Amino acid sequence: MSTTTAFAAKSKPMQETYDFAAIEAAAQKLWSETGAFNATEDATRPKYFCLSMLPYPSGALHMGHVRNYTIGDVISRYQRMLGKNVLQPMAWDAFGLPAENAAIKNNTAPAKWTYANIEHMRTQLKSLGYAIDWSREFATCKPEYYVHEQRMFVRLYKKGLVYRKNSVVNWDPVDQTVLANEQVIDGRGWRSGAVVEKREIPQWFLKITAYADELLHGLDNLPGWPDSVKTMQRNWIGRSEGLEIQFGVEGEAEPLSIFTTRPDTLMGATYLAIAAEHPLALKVASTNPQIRSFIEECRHGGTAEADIETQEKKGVETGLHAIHPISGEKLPVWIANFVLMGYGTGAVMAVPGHDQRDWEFATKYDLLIKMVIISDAVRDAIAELGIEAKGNPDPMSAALGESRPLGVVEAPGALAVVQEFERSVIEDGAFTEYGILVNSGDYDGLDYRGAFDALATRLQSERRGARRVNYRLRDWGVSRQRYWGCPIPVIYCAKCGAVPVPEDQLPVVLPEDVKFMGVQSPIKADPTWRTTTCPQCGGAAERETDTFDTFMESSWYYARYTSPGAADMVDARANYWLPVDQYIGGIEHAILHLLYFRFYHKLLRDAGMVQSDEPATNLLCQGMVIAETYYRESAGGHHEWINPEDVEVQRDERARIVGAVLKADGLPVQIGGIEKMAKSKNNGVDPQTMVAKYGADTVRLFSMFAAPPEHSLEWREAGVEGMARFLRRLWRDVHVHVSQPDHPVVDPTVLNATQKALRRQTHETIAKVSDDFGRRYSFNTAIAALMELSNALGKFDDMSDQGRAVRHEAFDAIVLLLNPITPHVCHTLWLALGHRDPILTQIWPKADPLALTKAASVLAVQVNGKLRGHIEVAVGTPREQVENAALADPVVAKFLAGAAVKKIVVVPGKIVNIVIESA
RNA sequence: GCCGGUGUGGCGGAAUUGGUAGACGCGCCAGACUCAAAAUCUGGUUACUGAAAGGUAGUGUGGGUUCGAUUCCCUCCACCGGCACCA
Repeated sequence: MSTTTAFAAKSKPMQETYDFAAIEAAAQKLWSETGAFNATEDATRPKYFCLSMLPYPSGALHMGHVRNYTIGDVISRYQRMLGKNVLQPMAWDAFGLPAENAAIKNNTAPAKWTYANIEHMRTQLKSLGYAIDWSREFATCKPEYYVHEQRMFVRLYKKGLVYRKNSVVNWDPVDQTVLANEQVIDGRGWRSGAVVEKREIPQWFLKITAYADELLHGLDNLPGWPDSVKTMQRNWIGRSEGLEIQFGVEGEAEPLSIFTTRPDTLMGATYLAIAAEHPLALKVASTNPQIRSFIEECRHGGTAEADIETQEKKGVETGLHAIHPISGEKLPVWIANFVLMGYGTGAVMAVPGHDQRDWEFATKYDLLIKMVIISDAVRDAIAELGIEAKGNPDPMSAALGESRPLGVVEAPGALAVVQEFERSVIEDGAFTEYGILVNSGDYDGLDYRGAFDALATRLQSERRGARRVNYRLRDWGVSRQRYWGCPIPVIYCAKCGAVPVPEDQLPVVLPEDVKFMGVQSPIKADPTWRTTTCPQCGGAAERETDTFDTFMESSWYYARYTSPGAADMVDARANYWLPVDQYIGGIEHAILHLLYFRFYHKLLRDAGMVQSDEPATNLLCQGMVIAETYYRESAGGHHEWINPEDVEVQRDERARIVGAVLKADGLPVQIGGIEKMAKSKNNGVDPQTMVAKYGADTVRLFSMFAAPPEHSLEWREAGVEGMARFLRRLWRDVHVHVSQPDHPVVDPTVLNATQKALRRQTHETIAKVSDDFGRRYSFNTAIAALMELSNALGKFDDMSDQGRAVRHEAFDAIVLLLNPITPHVCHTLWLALGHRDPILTQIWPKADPLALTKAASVLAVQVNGKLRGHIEVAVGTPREQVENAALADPVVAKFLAGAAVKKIVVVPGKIVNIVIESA
């Protein structure tokens, strides 16, 4: 900051009006021609890798993109001013379904459509003036990119982290493809919205479950990630500890394995339930048509039935009986629709007394319900009955049965509590909390942990059970039956089976010049592409025609940015840039993308390509962009949505919105509420239109000002106009200032009180904005502080030499502090303020501690916590004098009249609270 | 149902470690400029009360801790997001 050099003569006179279009074009041209944002590795400087989630080239930029990339750009430019070596790259997540849909609709090849979109969107991004290193740009649909992905897949196959299995998958009948569990929302495809069906298809899987524990525990070492994302990932991984217990089955050689997290309820098991797809169920079905039809029903109903939300618990008895491993009792084995083959062992022990689901099933089919856990309150009641829970062979039957010991008579209320508890477990629903074991033989009186350990030890020694950890997380199915994706590098040979394509034959290139016939994938329809020879035996073979899930491309793109042109996925440069210092993207990726992203980084680490354990140290999830919706109801009752731009709102005297009319005809429209910008509600606002109308700086400023980054952002054009006003005013004020004669440097020793006050505010603003940018990510309050300083400047009419010097310092500060948000106008204003070097090379200003010092401060004076007045005292005034000054204040004195002062609390620099006896 | 989050003027939001609630912006009202409008500028804008000074109430609800609570604790309500037969 130039507090020490005199205001230099202007080299070029400043334009009087703020011509954003010319200013932005000139600045962007300069940055582009000088390669200002191209990053190179530099071991002497601290690096900063600022990454925003890459866009899908859908055709045009939307406001969500603008918000995301503006946040990233503000952080990047701020870090650059701190002297960091900043990398902010951009790429295109170019594979995906919409390209195929567009191809079918418009009869163009997906590649052509995609490349055209990329061209258009790149131009749009550039018009926003982002400080991006475009030299590192790439599209994920290019063989130069996906060859590495194919090579990685082959290597993982050799490592045993890839496998193929026949599995029931979610089939989207509209998009004609398999969906991951994560892509099914409420039983419907996440893109098409079609009801998902179950199908069995051979699929390739990545063993993400091998990393489940590390993915879970790694979350503990990510203090820079939001808790909400970490919680969601923890739930998704879903670790649960329990026991796997083997039950012998009468007439069967193989025991039946079940998994439970509540072994303490083992003695309350009254039946076993197995999944419809369980091998034992299939075996029984082969001789029993009734069971076969039930299994058939379960398979068919599947997700479609779940969608109807009946979800009624249904089952059928197998006729088999299992032997309880402790009591030796015979328990019936049922097939139940609520047991999932994909989790645990596909079989459960049912404890209807202490599991609500088992209880509902037992109630429906009239199965036995046993109570084996009691609450603490009931335990206390038993104690009152005079029965020791511990050591008594059967305290409950003693409590409830005929042979009551002494003491019962004295505690009839306690007996009622115990009896009521058992009744409620059987009749009202299961007691599912942890408690104390009863009716459990040797285990009576133990708590959950005690019973867990005792049973684990016993069953383990008898080889009828073992401790086991289960995860909800499933392996990642990466096969998609689509054309526009990275071909899975596998060859099927009649003799050798599935053979991965040898590395030297990669890439398996996806043909781009194709014709679409319906939804069928062109490579599936093309026998010449499919036909090849087996890399092992040289015989006739066919290629895999499935392609990868597009999450494969987005799982490692961040790493590729660090090593453009590297022969392998990445090279040594990766360890300079990684991990990412700041990742920014939508919360909708909290589970899917962000989990694969972390998983892939661990795969890269274990392949020796990177050294860190996690891909990104800090994560910021920005909120949605929302807008008001308006509609008219047409004759058929359909809603015809009207774009907010075409609507004018009407207000009453108190500025409350009372209605809205269409600008075109002046007739009323319905207000539909504020919703996420979407085509379906016609409430989207086109960023391009906004940039053309107001300029990129105004659009950027509004999107940073209207809400904190993680909140949703309501797009209102009136608000945008407010931001345009602010920039115009700033421009005008600077123009007025630089039109005045030159002035000397600020001399802090000669400033009068008003000059000192303005200078203090300048430096307070520097301190606040630095904290808001660097620590709090609170850009909206930073902008508010800059507006306050700017408003103060408008009221500061001191035309003296030192007055103009202090004003100049304030303008310098505003322009520097605003630069990360509105870089074009700041670039121009900086030069207008007489600086020779462009603002791009400037270092972030530091608050001068001397300027921040105050001679006196205003204290609020409260009486019993209520504000009654203010006093001004010199800094460092002794406490006693502050108290006296407060007591002497006339307004305060009025409230003290006649009352005795009990206590005076003094918080230096802030407040004095006089506590009096309240009447 | 479970997990997480949020609740402040007409609206978006601010109050950072328990210390002056409503910064900043929008909208609205009044005034200036103008033949007029727009733009721009100036002032006002939580509610009730009062001519004003001021007073009283007030941060979803009810309670608690404290000299002092938007902030901490408990209860309930509403909304948002995630998970949802996970044994």
